[in-house]
Amino acid sequence: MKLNSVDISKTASASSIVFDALRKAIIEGDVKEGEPLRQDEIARLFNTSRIPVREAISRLEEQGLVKTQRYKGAVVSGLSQTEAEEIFDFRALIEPEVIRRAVPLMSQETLERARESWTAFSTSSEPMRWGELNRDFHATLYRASGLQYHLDIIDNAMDRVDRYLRAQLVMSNGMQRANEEHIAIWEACVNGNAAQAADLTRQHITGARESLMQNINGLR
Amino acid sequence: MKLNSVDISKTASASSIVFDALRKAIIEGDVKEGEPLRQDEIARLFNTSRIPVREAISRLEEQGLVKTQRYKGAVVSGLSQTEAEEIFDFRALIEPEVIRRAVPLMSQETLERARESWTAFSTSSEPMRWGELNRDFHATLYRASGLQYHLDIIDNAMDRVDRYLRAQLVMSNGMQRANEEHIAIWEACVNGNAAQAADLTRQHITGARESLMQNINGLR
DNA sequence: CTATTTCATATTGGATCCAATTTACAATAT
DNA sequence: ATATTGTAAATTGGATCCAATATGAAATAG
Repeated sequence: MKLNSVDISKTASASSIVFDALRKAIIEGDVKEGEPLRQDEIARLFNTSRIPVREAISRLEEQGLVKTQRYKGAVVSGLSQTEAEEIFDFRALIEPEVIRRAVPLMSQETLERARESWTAFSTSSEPMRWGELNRDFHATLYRASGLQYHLDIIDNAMDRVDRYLRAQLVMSNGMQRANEEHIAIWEACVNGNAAQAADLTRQHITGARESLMQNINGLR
Repeated sequence: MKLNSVDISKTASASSIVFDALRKAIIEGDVKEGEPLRQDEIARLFNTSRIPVREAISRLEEQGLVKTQRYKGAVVSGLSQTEAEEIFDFRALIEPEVIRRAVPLMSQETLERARESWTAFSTSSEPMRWGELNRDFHATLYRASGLQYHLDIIDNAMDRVDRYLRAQLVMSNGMQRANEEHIAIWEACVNGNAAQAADLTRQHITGARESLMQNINGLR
């Protein structure tokens, strides 16, 4: 039998919709650290009962994005300076290795998409989108490695520091500097120079770390 | 006012009890990969409703220990050989760095506890406990680093490969070899030789990886 | 007899209800 | 006025119920 099949994309579960929305709101800083997540309020916002909301909160807690106390509910977790530094250390350890392994596997299409990402990043005038475009650029290159577990872990690390990173991008010349570094990383990838791409990525991350640590007091 | 206060340790929530129990059962291999987790059955086992069970399953999924399909429920996730290799690669990258930073911070008490761990490991005749004692040993040393985020990530990586690692320990001379390597790592720590401890840890992990890859077909 | 369809059963997703606990605030005593 | 106590409201944790979907077996057509 031949038939134009339509992807009857099963609507996502309420729980996953709420999870995605809350995660996005947290990493973008729309709900501030320390702010409580009221189950009833969220349930009303999404026209659901509290059950899917609680499942979403359980998942957020497992991701470290919220902390819950019994009978007191969940609050958005923040990072101490020490904790933020630790996550940057972690990223500086793992991301260079991932891009090093990704470079020999990058297709023309990957490089083209990455170029579009840094172009969009460098020309965007909406600070609200910088964080997203920045992540797109790196994720596109990393994805070529095929290392799904590493990619997931990097996503989690990014989720936790994203708020602070975004604040960093709009301050001083963070945006311009990030842009120049993106181009350098991209060129190393185009040239197939894995070691250099790894080294530039490491510098990109430790540089962000240093500049964040200098300004962190002003951010909180 | 003086009074002998008793810590009225609030009993943990049903959801967290179920989560801990399921996690333990999965990493110890008591529920095999591919096996479905029936909400009703689990709820009966713990004398609760399905609500806490579902929250526990949500968290397990976020940890990557189960996979769920809508209206079909959750099954214990397994690892392909490629995925297992990737996780060992990850561990070989991060654990040496953690122990390297931990060595200068190790107290006498830490070293003593680690010695007790490898002693217990080497003298235990219960294969069912080897996996636990092995983790104890490494966790004790890593914990001295104070790098909580790294420790959490390592725990997750261990959770995913624990089943296969345990199977590995009982095969061939995996147990004896692990034991010798533990002693060597421990001695490097006692001597304050961070670089050597890191290098031995890396070899310990890549060695386990190699031997697991040779036997993986027999394990599945 | 085999393949397809129908329909009852099992299972999960979500809503509503009740219990346990915390929180906010008024009432009271010092 | 301040601190303490008592109480009602708010909030979360959990149980029960209903809806949506999947599964498997019986019925039926070829």
